[in-house]
Amino acid sequence: MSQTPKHSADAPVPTSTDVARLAGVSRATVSYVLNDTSAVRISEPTRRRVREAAEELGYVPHAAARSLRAGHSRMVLLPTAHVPVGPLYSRFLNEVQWALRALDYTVVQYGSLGLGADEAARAWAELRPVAVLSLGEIGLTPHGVRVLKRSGAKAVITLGPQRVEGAHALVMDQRAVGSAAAAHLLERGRRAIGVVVPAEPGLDLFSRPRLAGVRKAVSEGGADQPARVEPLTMAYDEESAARLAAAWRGLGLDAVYAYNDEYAQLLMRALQDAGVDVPGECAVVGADDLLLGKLLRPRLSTVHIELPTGREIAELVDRVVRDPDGDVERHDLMAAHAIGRESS
Amino acid sequence: MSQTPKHSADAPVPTSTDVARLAGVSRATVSYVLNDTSAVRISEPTRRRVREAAEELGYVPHAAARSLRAGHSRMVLLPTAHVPVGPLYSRFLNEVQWALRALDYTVVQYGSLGLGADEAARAWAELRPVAVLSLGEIGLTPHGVRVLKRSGAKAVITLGPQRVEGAHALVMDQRAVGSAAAAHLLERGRRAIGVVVPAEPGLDLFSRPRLAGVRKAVSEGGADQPARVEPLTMAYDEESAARLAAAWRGLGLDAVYAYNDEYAQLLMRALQDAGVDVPGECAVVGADDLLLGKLLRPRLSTVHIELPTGREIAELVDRVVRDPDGDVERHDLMAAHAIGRESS
DNA sequence: AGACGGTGGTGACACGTGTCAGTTACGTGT
DNA sequence: ACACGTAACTGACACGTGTCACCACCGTCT
Repeated sequence: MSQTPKHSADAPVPTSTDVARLAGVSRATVSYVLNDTSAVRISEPTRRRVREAAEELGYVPHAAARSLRAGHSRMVLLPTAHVPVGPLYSRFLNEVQWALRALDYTVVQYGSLGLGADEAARAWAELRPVAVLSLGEIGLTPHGVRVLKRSGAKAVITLGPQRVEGAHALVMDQRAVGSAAAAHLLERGRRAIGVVVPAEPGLDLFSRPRLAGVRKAVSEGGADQPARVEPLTMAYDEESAARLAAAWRGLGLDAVYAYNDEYAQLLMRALQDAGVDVPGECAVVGADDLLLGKLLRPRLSTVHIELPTGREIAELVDRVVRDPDGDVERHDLMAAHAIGRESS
Repeated sequence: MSQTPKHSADAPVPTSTDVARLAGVSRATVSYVLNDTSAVRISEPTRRRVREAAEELGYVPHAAARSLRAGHSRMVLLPTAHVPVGPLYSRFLNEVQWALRALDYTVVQYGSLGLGADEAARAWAELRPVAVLSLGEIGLTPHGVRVLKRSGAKAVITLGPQRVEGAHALVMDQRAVGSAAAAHLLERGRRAIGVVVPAEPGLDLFSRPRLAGVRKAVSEGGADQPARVEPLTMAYDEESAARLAAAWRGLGLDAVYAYNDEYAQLLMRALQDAGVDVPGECAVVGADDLLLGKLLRPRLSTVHIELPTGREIAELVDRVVRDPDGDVERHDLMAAHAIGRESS
C-alpha cells in the first residue's frame, strides 16, 4: 500500500475484465454483481469474491463507457455564466445543484467562456447531457436549442429574463423588480426618479428590463402627479460613483433606484460623501435584499425577490426529462415586493 | 427546418455512420475529414461532401465515445465547494477556468454535495479526468488521491491551507494572513487582540490557521510588551454580532481581527451600534481587501492577499499533466500584507 | 429412465469513435 | 510488359461497459 507510490503512471487502469480475471468469473458476472442487478441470481460466495477483487484492484467504472453503452446519461449541464454573479444568484445555484443530486442526477457546470452562443451549444451537445439548465444570461439561441435536442437532450430549460424558442422557459420577469421599486418611491411621494444602470456588459440583460419596469410603474402611476424617470450609467467602482454623486445636484432628482444593493451601497456612500442627505434630499432603494443593506446607515430600502426553490427547479427538470414531449411550458415567476427601511 | 418541431424526441441522434452514408464514403473518411487529420490525404471534393453531410444532419461528435477510444480526455475536474464562497474566491475560480480553457482543456465543475470524501473521489474518478484541481477546502484524502491517480488522472493538485499526501500541493498558508493582521495591530500599539472565528462549519479550515498566525505573530512580537490573544466565536448574522458587541466592554480588548472583511463589517457595525468607538476604543481589521471595506466609515483596515494568477495555476496543471512523474511539488505561496486605513 | 424446472453462470453483441494496415486505381519508369 | 510508387480511400479492430439469450448442472417428479 505504501510501496511504489511513484510510478503508478504507467500502470494500466483496471477494468471490469481485470476484476473478472482475478475473481475467476466472467465479465458479465462482474457487471451483475457490481450493479446489483436484481433480475439475475448470483450466489453469495461469488458476489463476495467479485467485490473483494474489485476492492483489491481499486476498480472504478468508466462513466463514459457506461453511458455510451446505455445510450443515455443522467447528466444535467449547468452552463456557468461569465458575468460576475451576485451572492443571491450563487446561493440559488447551490440549492439547485443539491436538489438535482438528490434526484440522482449528475450535475456538471460547464463554462462556455470565450465561445459564441452556437459554438457553446455545440460544445455542450458533445457531452450528451440529458438536460441543460441555463441560468441567468441566455447565451442560447433557437438554433442552439435545436442542436442540443438533436443530440439527445430531453430537456432544455432556460431561467432568465426572456424566453428562447423551443426551450422550456422559466421567465423571471425582471421588470417586476423595477416596478416594485418605483411604486415604493412614488408612494413615498418622490417624483423624480434616477435609475442606475450598470456599465458592466452582461448585466444589461437584467438592468434593461428593470429600467423598463420602473417606466411602466411610473406611467401607470396615475396622471394626478406625473413623475420623471432618468437613467444613469454607473460602473461598480468608487470613481464612477463619485463622479455621479458630484453631478447629483444638477440632475434635479429626489430619488434613485440603484439596480441592486451593491450598487446602491456604492452610490449611497458617494452621495453622503458629497454632502447629499439620504433620505432627506434623495431616497435610495436597492434590490436583492442582501444582508449588507441592513448594516448601512441609514438602513437600505430594497426589493426582495422571491425566487423558486432549488427543489422546484429540480422537479421541473425531472418532469421534463421523463416526458419530453409535454407542452413547452412557460412559467412566469418572480414575485417582488419592496422593503422600506430608512433610506427612502 | 420549421417543421416537426415537436416529436424530435424519437429521432435517433445522428452518428458518423449516418454522415458517411449520406456523403457516400466510409466512416473512416468522415473521421479524417472532420478531425482534419493531416497524415491522410483526402481530396477536396470529398471533404466538401462530408462537411455538407455533417452540416445537414446536424452531426455532433460524441465526447464520451471519443475519449473512450482515445484512452484519455482533456477534462480538468474542478470540485465545487459546498461552503459559501466569498467574492475573492469566485473571481479567482473564474480566472482559472479561463486560463485552462485557453490551454484547450475542458473544465468541468462537479459538486460532491452530500458525499463523503472518499465517495466523492470515487465519483470524480468515474469521469476519468486528466487532472483534478481541488480549490479551497480539501475534501480529499490520501486514499482519494490514490483512487484518482489509479483511474488515470495525471495531475491531482490541491490549493488550500494544507497539503495532502500524494498530491501536488499549492499551499496557501493562511497563517500569513493572521500574522500580518496581528503585526499591524501590534505596531499600532494594541495589546489585547480579539480574533473572530466564524461559527460556520467548513470555514474552520481557513479560520484556524489564521488564528494560529495571530498567535505566532504575538509570541514573536518581542517580550518587551507582551500581548494577549482572545478567540471569539461569531456567526454571520446580525444577532450573533449584536450579542458579541453587547459583551464587548467586559472582554477588555483594544483590537479585533475579524477573519475577513465581511465579518469585520458586521462586527464593526454592531460595535458602533453598541456605542463602542472605532478605532478609539477598539481597532478593527479584516482581510481579503474587498471593495466594501473602503465604503465603510471609518474605512476598514484589511489584509490584502496576493493570490497566484489563473494563468499560473493553469500552466502548473499543464506542466504536471505533461510530466506526471515529476517531483511532487510543494509551493508555498500567499503573500499577505496589511493595509492600514481608518479603523485601526 | 426420461422430462422438467430452477440455480448459477457465460458468450457475444452493441454503443460511437479513432486509426493502422490494406487495397484499389492509375500514372510512370525501364 | 511489368514492377513500382503514390493518391485516395476503406475494412476491421479496439476502447469499457450492460444485457439478452443461451447453457451446464443438478435434484425432483411421473
